[in-house]
Formats: sequence, structure tokens, C-alpha cells
Amino acid sequence: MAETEHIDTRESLLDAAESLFSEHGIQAASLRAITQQAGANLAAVNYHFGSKDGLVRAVFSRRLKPLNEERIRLLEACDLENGREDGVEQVLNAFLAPLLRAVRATPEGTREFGRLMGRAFSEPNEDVRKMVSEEFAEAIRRFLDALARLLPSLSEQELLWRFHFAAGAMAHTVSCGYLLEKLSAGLCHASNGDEALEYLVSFLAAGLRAPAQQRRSSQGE
Amino acid sequence: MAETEHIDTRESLLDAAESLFSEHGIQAASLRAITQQAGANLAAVNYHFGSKDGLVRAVFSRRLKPLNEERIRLLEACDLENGREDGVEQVLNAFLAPLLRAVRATPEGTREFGRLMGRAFSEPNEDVRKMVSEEFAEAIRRFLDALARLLPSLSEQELLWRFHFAAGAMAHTVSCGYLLEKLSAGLCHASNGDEALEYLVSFLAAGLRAPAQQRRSSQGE
DNA sequence: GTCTATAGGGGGATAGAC
DNA sequence: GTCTATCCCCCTATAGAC
Repeated sequence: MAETEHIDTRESLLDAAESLFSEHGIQAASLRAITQQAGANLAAVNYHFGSKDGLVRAVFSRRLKPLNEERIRLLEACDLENGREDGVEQVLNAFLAPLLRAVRATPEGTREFGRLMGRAFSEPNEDVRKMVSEEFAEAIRRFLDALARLLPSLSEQELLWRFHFAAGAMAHTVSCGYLLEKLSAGLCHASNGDEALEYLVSFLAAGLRAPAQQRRSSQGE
Repeated sequence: MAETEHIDTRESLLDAAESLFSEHGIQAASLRAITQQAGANLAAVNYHFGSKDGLVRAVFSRRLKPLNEERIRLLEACDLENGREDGVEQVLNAFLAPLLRAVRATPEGTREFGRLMGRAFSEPNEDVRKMVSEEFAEAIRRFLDALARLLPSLSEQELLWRFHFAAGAMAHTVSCGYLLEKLSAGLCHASNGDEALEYLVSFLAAGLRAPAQQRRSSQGE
């Protein structure tokens, strides 16, 4: 409140929406609250984004496009061919670091994005889920390719399951840090991206490298 | 619609609420829709549960109390003292199996609970998060104790982080199965609790048993 | 581009009859 | 215990002045 300078209504709206979507959920954050926090008028959202759905889409893609581009850039910078033994760790780092860095508090307002991002895949609104999935699709495809080469003993099925678990651990870390802080009585610092990254990479690398399972046939369901 | 027999309004309301909370989210599921699906009157919710919040609480505790009791029962049935090497797997199985079994489609309507449960810890409503955390607190404490004895080389901090990651993989599995089904083009069956359980246990056991990290001092933040 | 005003639809809760 | 009717709230979207 009482901003010194008005920079850009459109950007202010995105900042306010990101913050309120994160705090209250997409559905529960009203355009009234968003426009008020942005110092803009109620009608501004419809002018700039067409509808609330348009605003939601813009909020996500503003962050996800650069995030997934950076992931791919880091993946391509990995040194995976020269007999190094830490290929899995390198790839995990390339996937996780951009998100965990983004979650860290910054002067600009990326702060709230972690909670929103962690919830995005389980949002009740199907349009939101679909939109977010599509933003990730290309990056996920590339990372799965890289992991498949690094872990040739895994069946395609098992690799997919394990990547899914890794995504879950990551999502939980960025969206439910409060649980860890409370459970550890302050011993763990969930909002510290470096701490989270080190523990996550070693944990997930070990999980990905676990011996392949021989599944007992079970055609249940 | 057109139910053959009216059994119990209270239970019908819980079933309808669980189903609609799962599908649309707690906030977006209106009491009007819930009472209509339950074949009850709008005022029935206030009569039986006092308010929408009361209904939410009842929906969660109806499932979580027996779920966590079963977890503790299974944990106490584990054989951890006789030099067996699969202690971690046994403990993980005791923690995961009750939830994954509950998520499976059943005749009665437990079907929808997985999605709701997976989202519960990141619900925007703080009262819901607090309520759900408390339902899990006792079970989590016991499982952490058991794991600490099985993995004495881990610092308390690292064990907490790893348990947190495990919870995330589990939550993602029960709430975002659609992602895996789509990503695998039908190769993986996320709704098959047995398949999920086998892959989860081996993945998480390897992650928990990974060598302890030596954290470089980093007092960032 | 930005505002005010309003249309038009739902929402949770409750009073009071049965 | 269950119903109807209603109070009063907030929501998104849009029309039309500036």
C-alpha cells in the first residue's frame, strides 16, 4: 500500500495475482482483492487479460517459461559423456536448482511462487492443470531422455515411476515447507534453497539408482 | 439420483462432500451441490455439522483416524530386531500401504479420497492444514522414531528432510496419478495400489539409505 | 487506458413451520 | 430431523463515461 511509484499496471496485476493465488488459492483469490492490492481498478483485469482465466494463464507462464528454459540450458551444460560417475546428480541438479532458486525470497516477489507451483499440478481446475502440464512437457521429455541413457538397466515403466516420485518430492518441498519446519522444530530450513537442494539431490539420486524391481505379475484393476 | 433406499443423511452428506471436495476442491464445492448429491436438504449440513468447516473436519477425520491407526498397527507388527536387512522396507510398507489401499477404487466411495488427501497439506485454508497435520502427528512421530533406529548414521536433520521427501512422493502419487498415466501413455497404472507400492518402497528405501551428506556450511538467508 | 456503476448469478447461514 | 423461504454477503463480467 502507498506505493511510491506506479510502474506498470499489467505487471502489478501479475504480482498481486501471484501473491494472492499463492496465499488463498486461485479460486478463492478474487479479482477485487487482486486489483486492490495492485492499486488498479477492478475492470483492469478484464482489459489486460480478458478474464480471470487469462490472468491465471499469464501468472503461470511468466514464471514457467524462463524456468524451464533455464532447466534445459543447464541440462545441455551437463558433462555426461566422459565417464563421470555423478551424471544422475548433475541432471537432478539441472532440474531442481532453477525451481528451488526461484522459490527463495527475492526483492521482486518471486517469493510466493513456490507454494503456487507446488499446488499447480493438483489444482481442481482442469484447465489450469492442463496449461501447467504443457509448460513442463518439453523439459520433462528431455530430462527423461537423459536419465534413460544414464540408467539403462531401468525399464521405461520404472524410470517413469521414479521420475514421478522425484517430481513429488520436489513439489512437496516447495509447497509444504511449513510441515518440515514445524516437524523439525526449526532444525530444518525449508525456505533455504541450498539446503533443500543438497539433500534432495542425494536422496533422489540414490532412489533413481536403486536396483531395478522385478515386478510380480499383478494385473489387478 | 433416485436412490433405492435412504440409509443415513449424515453419512450421505459425508460421502457427497468427500466426492465433491475431491473433484472441485473444498472451497469450490458448495453446500448446495453437496446436499443435492446427498439427496438432502440445504439446511441439513448446518444441523448435522454446524457449518461447512465442521463438515470438512468430519470428512477428513472419518478417513484419517482409521488410516493412521492401521499404520501404527502395521508398524508395531514389523520385525525389526532380529538382524533382518529389510527393516526400512517394512517400515515404509507400513506407512504407505494403508493409504495406497484406501485410494483404490472400492464399492463404497473411498475412491475419491486419494486426490483430496494428496492436496490436504497444501490446502490454502490454514484451519484445514492444521487439522490434517494433527491427525498425522502421532503416526509420524512413531515412524520417525523407528527410522531413526534403523538409520543411526543419519543426523536428525537429514532424516527429517528425507522423511519429508518420502511424504512428498507419496502425496504426489495419490493426488497426481493422471500425470503419470499421461506421461507414460498408459504404460504405468497410477491407480493400481500394488504397482505404486512396490515401486515406491524400493525407491524410497534407497533414498533413505543413501550415504549421509556432509553439508557445506551455508548460512544463507 | 482507466474509471464508476450495475447486471446477474451464487454463496453460507438461519428462522420458523412441520 | 427435515423442510421452505429468506437475509445479506461476495463474485465475475460488462456497458459506457471520461
